[in-house]
Amino acid sequence: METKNAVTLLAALAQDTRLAIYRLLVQQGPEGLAVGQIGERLAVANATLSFHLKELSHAGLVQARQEGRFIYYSANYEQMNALLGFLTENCCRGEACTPASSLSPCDGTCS
Amino acid sequence: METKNAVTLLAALAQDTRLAIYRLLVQQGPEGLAVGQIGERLAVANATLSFHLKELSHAGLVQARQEGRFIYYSANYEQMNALLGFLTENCCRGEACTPASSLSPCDGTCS
DNA sequence: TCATTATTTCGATAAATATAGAAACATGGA
DNA sequence: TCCATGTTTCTATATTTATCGAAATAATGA
Repeated sequence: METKNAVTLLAALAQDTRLAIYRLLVQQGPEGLAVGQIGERLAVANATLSFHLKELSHAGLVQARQEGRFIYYSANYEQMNALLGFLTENCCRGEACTPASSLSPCDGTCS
Repeated sequence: METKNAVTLLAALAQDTRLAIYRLLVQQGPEGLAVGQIGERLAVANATLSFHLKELSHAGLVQARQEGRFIYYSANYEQMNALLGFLTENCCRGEACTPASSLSPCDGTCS
């Protein structure tokens, strides 16, 4: 990951509404939620929600998938892992640092 | 960690200069670097650097320690761990998710 | 096709942020 | 005490960002 990329990604999360959206999607697992459902749960206006989803999507933190007339958004776990790796890169010049962690989605059995 | 806190923390990192400062300090380990040294390495003006260090410090991502007439800044690893935990909280409703990682400073033997 | 529902774009406004030169403020040594 | 060095605050400016109402754009089912 490059610096520019990491900044985009961090900026995407550094905002109340977007952080709430992302965390909600992380909790939902791979299935995700439709835009309308997200807006309902978080009480965010249509235009505002669309704006923020675009930001998150552009950063690669979430992905969209069409299903009927609904668009489902879900968290992209790999992107978060890449960020964690970048932030802890060369920690203490590589000496005695606990390796960075990994976040993976559930195995698909979760509802 | 609370949402407001996490946003502050992410916003602190979501900026070219500050991300560079933080990563530099992570790589330096607990010893850290003096303000002047940071400014030299990253080619940042005094006022700008001071502004950014204040932001990082306020977010708790770095800490300062006076030594002679120098002020050394170093990374606060615990704060980063708290953030990682927050971001991955209740992932997939707790089902089958890899637990969040941990980042720890070197054991003190690194120069 | 037409009506309905879901989502995005447009336009405009208010607020926050990054930047740096210059001045002010510490701190330690002579 | 006075000087030199290191760091922060002040002031001002240009840029970016969040927000939402209203209109526009898809996509589906009848």
